[in-house]
Amino acid sequence: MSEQPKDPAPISDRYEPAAVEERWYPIWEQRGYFKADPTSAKKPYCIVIPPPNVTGSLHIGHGLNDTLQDVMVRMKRMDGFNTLWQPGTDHAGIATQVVVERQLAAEGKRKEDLGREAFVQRVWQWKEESGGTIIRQLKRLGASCDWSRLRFTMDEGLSRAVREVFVRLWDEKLIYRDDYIVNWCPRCGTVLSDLEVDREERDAEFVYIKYGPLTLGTVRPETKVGDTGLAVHPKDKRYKKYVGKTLDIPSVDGTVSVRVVADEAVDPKFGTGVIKVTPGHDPTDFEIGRRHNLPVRTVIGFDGRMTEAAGKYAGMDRFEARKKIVEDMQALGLIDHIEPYRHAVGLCYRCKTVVEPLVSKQWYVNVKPLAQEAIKAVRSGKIKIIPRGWTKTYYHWMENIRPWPISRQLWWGHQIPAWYCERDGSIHVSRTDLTSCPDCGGPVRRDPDVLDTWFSSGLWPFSTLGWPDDTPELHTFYPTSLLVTSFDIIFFWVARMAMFGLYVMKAVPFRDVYIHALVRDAEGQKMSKSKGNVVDPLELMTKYGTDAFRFTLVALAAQGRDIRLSDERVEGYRNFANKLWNAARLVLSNLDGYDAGAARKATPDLAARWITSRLQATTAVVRRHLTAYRFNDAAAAIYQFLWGEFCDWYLEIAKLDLYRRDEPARRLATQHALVTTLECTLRLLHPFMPFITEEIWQRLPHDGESIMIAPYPKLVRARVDATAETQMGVVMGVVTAIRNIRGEMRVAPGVTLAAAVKPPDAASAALVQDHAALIQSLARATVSVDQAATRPRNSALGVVGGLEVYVALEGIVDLTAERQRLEKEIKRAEDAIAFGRAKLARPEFAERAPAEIVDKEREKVAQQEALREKLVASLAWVG
RNA sequence: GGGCGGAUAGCUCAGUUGGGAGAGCGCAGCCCUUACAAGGCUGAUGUCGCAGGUUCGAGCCCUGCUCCGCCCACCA
Repeated sequence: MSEQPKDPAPISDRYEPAAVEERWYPIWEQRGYFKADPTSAKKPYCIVIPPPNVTGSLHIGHGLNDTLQDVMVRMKRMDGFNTLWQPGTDHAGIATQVVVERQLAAEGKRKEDLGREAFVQRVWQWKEESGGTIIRQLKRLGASCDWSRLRFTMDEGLSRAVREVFVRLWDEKLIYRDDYIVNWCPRCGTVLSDLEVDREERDAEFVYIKYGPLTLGTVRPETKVGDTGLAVHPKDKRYKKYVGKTLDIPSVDGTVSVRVVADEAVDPKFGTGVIKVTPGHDPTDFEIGRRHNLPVRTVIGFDGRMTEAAGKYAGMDRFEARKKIVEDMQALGLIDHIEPYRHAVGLCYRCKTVVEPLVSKQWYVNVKPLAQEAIKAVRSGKIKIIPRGWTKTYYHWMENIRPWPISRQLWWGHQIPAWYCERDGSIHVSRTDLTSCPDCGGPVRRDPDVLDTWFSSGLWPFSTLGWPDDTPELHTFYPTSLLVTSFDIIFFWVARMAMFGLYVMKAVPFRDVYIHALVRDAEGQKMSKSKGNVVDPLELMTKYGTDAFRFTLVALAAQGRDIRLSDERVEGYRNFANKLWNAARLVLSNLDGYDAGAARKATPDLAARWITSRLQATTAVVRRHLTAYRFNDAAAAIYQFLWGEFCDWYLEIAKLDLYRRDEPARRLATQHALVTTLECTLRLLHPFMPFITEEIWQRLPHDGESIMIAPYPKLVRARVDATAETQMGVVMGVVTAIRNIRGEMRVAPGVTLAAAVKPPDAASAALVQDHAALIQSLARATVSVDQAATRPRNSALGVVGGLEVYVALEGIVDLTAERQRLEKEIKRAEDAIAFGRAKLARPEFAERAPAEIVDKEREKVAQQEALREKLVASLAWVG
């Protein structure tokens, strides 16, 4: 504690966060505290940020996600680690493209009007305009990212990484093209992976159609014109005779021929046990079709309209066609009957358009072999998922993984590095752009599709560190230490990173994965723009301060449970910040004459030893919980210590010494305890509340230039003082007993009471005697101590452990209330005695329970009996 | 159809190896006591979802059930 406080400006009695937050962040950043050093010999600690959409803005989910990361990073940085919090943003292919398309629409234009190059240029322009928003907001949140290393999934280096991985996978035959049935969004005009399809229950009609001699049900009658077969279960006796036959069936467009096949996929118990097979427009049917060589007929096009193959329905919207075809069949008597039916339909996750299964040629990654490694990494513990429950979800998905369609029919993104020879159609995948066919020198055409945005974010943990170049960053920080993310992108992102990391780097991308919950509104509803219940984190930060906002999220971040966020919660923690502020004010305004050097030699009194010891306990608890990612428990421990112990007890006690000038040694010792405890508590709290802690810390005597780079508190065993805690417990107990009586007896606060304490032994007599002044001040009661004390007339009784406290009430209040109070306490004691005796009376308990438990029970009963005796005697006396 | 989570004070939720349940907010009473009324002191409130089981002992472990929520899944 070498530095003296800079002469403190007058401090407001309310903490005003805005100015403080604006002041410190730029200083931290300018001084380079956020910067990682890839050449440092210190132990590395690295987190890569889940890259937010580059054109997005901070929502409450980021608030939680990034606060938790910042807590860990700040803690580790203070703990002496070489920390890197790697920041960056994602190009978010479809999401961003849709936004710009909407902008164009407002101008009455479509992207086709601009052409690909101009459109992509326009998106880049939008990225330049809006790309800084979320970064500024992250800074506002206090995020201590190394901004000098900001990356973007489409910047030069990362694009190289994408291409390199693509080429490698292609060379190893893990990337391939296939004609397969895909999820197609007719509105976005692109293929979607299974993950990008949302399911929603909808009411529909289950239409039973007559197929010659057979009848079957469908919810998609419009696909009838694409039918190329019928299927039944192989063991279904009802239909055995039709299997293998080709039936000529009267239909809406004349007679059609369909073959009947037997396939396990058919559930004989559902509907009539017969299904129509439309390989072109249903995933199950596609598979059946492949198994039985049924042709694919595409009757719905990429625009969601019926194709020429749909005959007289050609050009019609698919849902119109559904209605029309039912009408037509009804007219022809082909409909048996119609039932109402509720089922799940697939919707595009971006625009909620009903997805159309279509056959088309797409690029795929065969992720199965990669998934095997990713499963092993978790099973072997190389990757630890916290909370544990998510591992099962992870395994389930990984074990049932299917080929990943990676091509998207968009313009914004990493264009697939594949070229087709115009002469022979041969495919050439290349690290560098091709202008001619490498085989024949003929002209080439580049594949127009781009990659799924998750392809590039899947490379994030190593691409941001410089891969494919061999960089010191990779050597120092890969594998990264921790990934903090939300459960909804476990498959999209975490799984892909695990697979790619292991494939490319031959090492896990991260050691711990902490998966946090969703932030909901006060009613527990998921926040959504359409519901209008979105809480803006910026507003909360402005209203209550960033520290309060951060602390709220951390305090509510219990594992495995969603967070319900409300203004009241944040307000509560704003009050906590204010409490800390005022505690600091008290300390700072009483530091005159403080000399750290001299103070170190002063002898701490009981209260000082107590608060010091409590701080050690708190430090240990906070560290333990942070290590286990039990953020809420860590926050609660600090909250409780700072408010419930430091402010409520120690500051009140300290005032007694601070306000009297006649004992400078005591005053100095107390000043020292205040300064050291507060200073250390601030460091403990800093990762949670970075701004206010820095502001106060700078005004306190401290070592170093910023709390951000000061050491994180460690448990110092020498400062743990069990005796002080026990003794202080007695003193506090006496104070509480007197206050108790005062409160319940409705004694006016101005009245000074007289309390006589009867201790059980000389040691406690001395203890109470030594702290009589303290008790007197905290409880507003004069204290006399006498082992042989007898109860004064008209007094109330309090019992603290073995001590009895008599509070004289003669002339203050009558004793009716005391009678009631005693009766209540007697009842309480008697209940406890009855319970304990019953327990002890059971032979099983006495014989089977551990001796220490039985002893404890006996002791408890004895204690309660003694208490009861005292209370009863007292009651008789009062009566 | 599978899987996961939740059900604890009026509300929101903690409760980590099983030993007679806690916090915050809210509520009631008293207090503007020179850090803080965004505060202090005191107080009240719980068949820990239901039914069984294991155990000397269960909010916690096991089984079944009810009600909520979520995720996965090609029953048309």
